[in-house]
Amino acid sequence: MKYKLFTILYILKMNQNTIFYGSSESPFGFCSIAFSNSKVCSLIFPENEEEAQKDFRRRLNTDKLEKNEAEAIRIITAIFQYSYRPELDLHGTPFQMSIWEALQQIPAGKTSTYSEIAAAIGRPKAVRAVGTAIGANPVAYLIPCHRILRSDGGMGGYRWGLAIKKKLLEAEGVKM
DNA sequence: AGGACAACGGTCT
DNA sequence: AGACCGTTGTCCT
Repeated sequence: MKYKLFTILYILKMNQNTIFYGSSESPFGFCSIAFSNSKVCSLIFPENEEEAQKDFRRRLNTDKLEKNEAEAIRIITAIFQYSYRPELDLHGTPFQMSIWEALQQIPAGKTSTYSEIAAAIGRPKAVRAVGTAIGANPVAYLIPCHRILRSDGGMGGYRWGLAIKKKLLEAEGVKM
């Protein structure tokens, strides 16, 4: 009986594996990532580490968050210097998942629009909601939400500031 | 070209 | 139920 209880607690603890995080400079500014079992849960461009921690805690809905700066720097460097594509660990509503999926189909250097994405997932009228779902993209850069522009040619928004969006697009040779 | 505005749909509180 | 939004098409000046 006692044994059973401990097994269950152990399994629960293992099931909620801890998420590690850390930050480093990147070609596009200060960058933080959260990862678990070598899968990347989130990549963001916050102001500082404190904002990163808050964002991760809320977004990933966990209190098991531990700093691992060395590994974070290693992953960030690999991503930006050697275009390493880590596996992603994504969680979202079906609507969000389908949109994040669609975003990943857009090759570097190409752009799309909020309404095109809406059409692509079969909800042509959900344009506004597509905007918010794109804004909720947990993995910036790797899931290229920066490649989405307004249909009138405008920049649209960017969760981490338009300056970074612009930088990302310029680096891909997109002209605006 | 650019501003105001209503309609839209998913998500959060 | 209501408010919030990384939008868009339309109707103006």
